Amino acid sequence: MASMKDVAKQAGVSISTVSRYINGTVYVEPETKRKIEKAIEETRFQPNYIAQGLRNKKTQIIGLVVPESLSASFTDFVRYIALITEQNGYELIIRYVKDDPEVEKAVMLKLLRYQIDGIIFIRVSDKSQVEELAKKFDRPIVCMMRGNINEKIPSVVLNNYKVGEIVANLLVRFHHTKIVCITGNQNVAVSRERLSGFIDNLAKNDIVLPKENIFEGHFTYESGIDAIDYFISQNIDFTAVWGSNDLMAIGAMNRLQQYNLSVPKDVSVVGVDNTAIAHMLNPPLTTIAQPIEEMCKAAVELLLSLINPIQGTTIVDRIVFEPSIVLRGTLLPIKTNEEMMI
Amino acid sequence: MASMKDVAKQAGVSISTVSRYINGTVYVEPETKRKIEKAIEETRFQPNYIAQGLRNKKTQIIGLVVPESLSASFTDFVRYIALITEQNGYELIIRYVKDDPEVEKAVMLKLLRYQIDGIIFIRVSDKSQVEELAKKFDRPIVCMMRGNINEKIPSVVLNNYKVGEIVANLLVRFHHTKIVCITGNQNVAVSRERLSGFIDNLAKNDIVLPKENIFEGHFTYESGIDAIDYFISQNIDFTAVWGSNDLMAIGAMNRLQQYNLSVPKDVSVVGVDNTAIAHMLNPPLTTIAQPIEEMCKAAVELLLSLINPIQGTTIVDRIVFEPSIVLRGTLLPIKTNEEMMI
DNA sequence: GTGAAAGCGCTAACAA
DNA sequence: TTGTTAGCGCTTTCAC
Repeated sequence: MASMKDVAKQAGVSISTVSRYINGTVYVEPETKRKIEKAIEETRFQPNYIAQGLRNKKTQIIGLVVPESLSASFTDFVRYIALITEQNGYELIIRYVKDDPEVEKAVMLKLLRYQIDGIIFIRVSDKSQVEELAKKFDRPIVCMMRGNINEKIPSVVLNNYKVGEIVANLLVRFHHTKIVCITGNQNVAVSRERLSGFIDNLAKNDIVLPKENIFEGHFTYESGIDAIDYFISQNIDFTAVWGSNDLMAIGAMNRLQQYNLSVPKDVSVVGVDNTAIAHMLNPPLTTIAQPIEEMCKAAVELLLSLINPIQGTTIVDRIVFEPSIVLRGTLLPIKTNEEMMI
Repeated sequence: MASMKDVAKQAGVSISTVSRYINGTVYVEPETKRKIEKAIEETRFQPNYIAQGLRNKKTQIIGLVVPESLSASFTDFVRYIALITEQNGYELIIRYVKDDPEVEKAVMLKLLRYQIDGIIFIRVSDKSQVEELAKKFDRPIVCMMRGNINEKIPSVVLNNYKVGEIVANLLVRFHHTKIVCITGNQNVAVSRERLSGFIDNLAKNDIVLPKENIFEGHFTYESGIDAIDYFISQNIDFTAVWGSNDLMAIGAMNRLQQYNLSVPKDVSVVGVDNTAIAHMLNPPLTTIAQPIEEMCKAAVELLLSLINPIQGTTIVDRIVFEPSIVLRGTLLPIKTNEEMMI
């Protein structure tokens, strides 16, 4: 690998002139320019980012920390973030971590030693103390997917309350009244917000969701299965299941079919996430989508704007995205009495 | 961020002594040791990897280049590689790239500027000229998933011929004779190898696979759908479909059901990959699994052994892993005449 | 407009 | 065993 020294020698100029030419910091004579260009060509010189990083204290690298357990839901996030990072001329160091504040802290410290310019955290757990971490870390941090707990940290999030609201209104519009719900861990703000949105908006339509109709799962396929087993064992009568992520909805759907209940004829199913699998199911899953690409773009750009602040710009530090509905085959309206008459 | 200088001052020793203590290169007096330890504690010193990298020309970072198009199949690979990389004390820079040799070259050059210690390429396309790239790149490269084309490059691969062989023998054992097959792009060695293994081993059992019974897809869900449309439009009679990846098999499965053909009663379906989705389908998909975690481990360790060669060790540079079968609900034996009599 | 020189944080050869 | 020094490749004052 040729260095600036080589280029300088080849071009018969000083190293600093080469540097200035490369960075366009000051005007260089056209002749010198030409000589340097030629020398760069000949030596196939490429600036060394590590040396630049040491000098500038900016490495053009950002870190992405993803919870190991939820990797299935976040694959698209990883890809988009990688793509957008790259489009902005940065590289991305990725880390999958356990849901453990100590581990998170260790990872941050390690990444700090690489002098990375900032970190995107994908976090749902309430446990991680991102705000506290951010204080120790003297570089920008952006948090994604985090529920609205009392932390002041630049964030990109989904309107999780709205998720529940949309599903509730949808089921109401389709005349469902006997409803069960599979939530995620209630010690996680995201889950709580989704559930409140759901309960509140059912209530607005005079539907009360009994405690027994709520099953607390762990966002896994197996939770969906367990939930149905539970509802059936409790002799709960229902025509609609909402799983607060796709995985649980899919588990539920398959279990229902094993009980010889048809989806959607006997029971409608709705998920959340619009994972790649959702449309491949039979019937394809009705679900709530989040604008993943836009969210990733927002997160990367937010982070970069924190890394390279532009004068006179005020930075919004909590960007909320709205969920949208994806109607597919697992949802059917309940026939009302009137319709039944026809 | 405290530097060695700070530690040295605090401890009243020279910078090099601190360095030597940190790296354990030579013996240091217990007293000095203690002073340094205390100073490190107080300053919260952490060695700067960028400075070390500049000096040592090793950054403790490796790169992972993944084809953008196939991201769905490779999510597990990314996660395992990240995990294993981390266990070995390295960081991982990830890049998703288009299937285009020019882009690949550009990415390599860019990563080279970061002085990364090596690259793992996940490549299936024949187009990418990894061997040529490796020559320009003066650091180790390990290639994964690549078909056996005439390139000398350290690789970790699946025995793709064996994949076809296993499926062929399985179908034969289950008395299927009317078989159709959805292959991946035939300009890709991986696809060709899988297909040869399949055809050869059917032939060994006196089953010829007519050209019309082979549909060339692109490893996508849609290809599976198209394939079934094609077979049906051609009035081809079949009791088993092999899709050379899960996505295509799933597409086929769903399309069959839309034609009111039952899987597996009317038609058996077999995939390849054992993706996370496979067991969530109804019925769950019979498929061929590759030992992903082991393969990732092998790839990372192979790369690291190239980065840090150990004297007297010879490095195997093509590691082949064997596929295995995952029997699930989409495969049923054909009743033989004898059995029909009973 | 360009060059010389110092320094980012670290390691390693050379002395002592 | 420890300190001094040079240098990895780059940027940026400070002269001229």
